[in-house]
Amino acid sequence: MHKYFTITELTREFGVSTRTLRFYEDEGLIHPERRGRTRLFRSADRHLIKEILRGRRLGFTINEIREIIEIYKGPPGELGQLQLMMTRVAEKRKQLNQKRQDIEDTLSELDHVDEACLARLAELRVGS
Amino acid sequence: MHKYFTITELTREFGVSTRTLRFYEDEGLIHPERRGRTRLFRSADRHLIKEILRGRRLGFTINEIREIIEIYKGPPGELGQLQLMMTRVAEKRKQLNQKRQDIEDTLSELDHVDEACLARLAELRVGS
DNA sequence: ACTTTCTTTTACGTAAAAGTCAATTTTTTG
DNA sequence: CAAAAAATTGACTTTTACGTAAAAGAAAGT
Repeated sequence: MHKYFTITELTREFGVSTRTLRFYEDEGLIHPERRGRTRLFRSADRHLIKEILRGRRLGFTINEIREIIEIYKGPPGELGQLQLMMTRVAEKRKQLNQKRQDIEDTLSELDHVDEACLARLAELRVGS
Repeated sequence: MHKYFTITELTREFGVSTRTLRFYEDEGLIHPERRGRTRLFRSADRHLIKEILRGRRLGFTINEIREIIEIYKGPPGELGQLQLMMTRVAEKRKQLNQKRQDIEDTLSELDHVDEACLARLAELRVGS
């Protein structure tokens, strides 16, 4: 079960360029193996890419995405580190809740716009 | 009720710089009045700024924000324009729903991390 | 073996979204 | 009304997140 992905497979799957994936590697977000000079991506990398792109869609910067990814790497052993991590999780949660609220607000304004459009359409049909 | 806001009042309220607000004006997103050269913001501008920042938090580009703002400007009269607008609303809604899904996914991963942290904490308390 | 197609590295380029600085107004306040 | 504080404009700089091009090594089909 050691399926490898080539870089172009992944670029096609996710609709990003090779440059982008290499950039993420330079940034230390993913760590594909090498056979000679060629990169070999495993499903762990593939999953990381998914998470990176998710963060990107949400408007997180690379550094913020890095933070989130590091959080995912699982809880550390030491107490202080654990507490620090839980603080960070709380912070991210707060940001995400803010974004969620922003989305709800925007969606509800779009609803109003939609209603106004429908009303105007109805007017047009009756014939103004 | 013609309350005007000065630029610094607004920068303080929203935590942005004057440069930022001028930038938004240059981009045609807001249109403060002028008394001489000084900008006078009305509550309509203030509200627009809120929406701009909301879009910014969601990772929309200035152009995307501009699109959203233009949508808010109310339905046009002509049929073709109306249909175009409703298409655009549908697109934005789709983007927002994607973002919402991304948020849910991320939040639930953070939940797992949190649980793992708590579990580890419990272990530590028992004494490993 | 040859051509085509991938891939890599290196390096420079760029667009978006402001930040920063400097030189003037303009406004406010003592 | 003079001095200080705030605002404006314009130019230049910065950061982020890649794009693009060149040159060359590797793989794979014919």
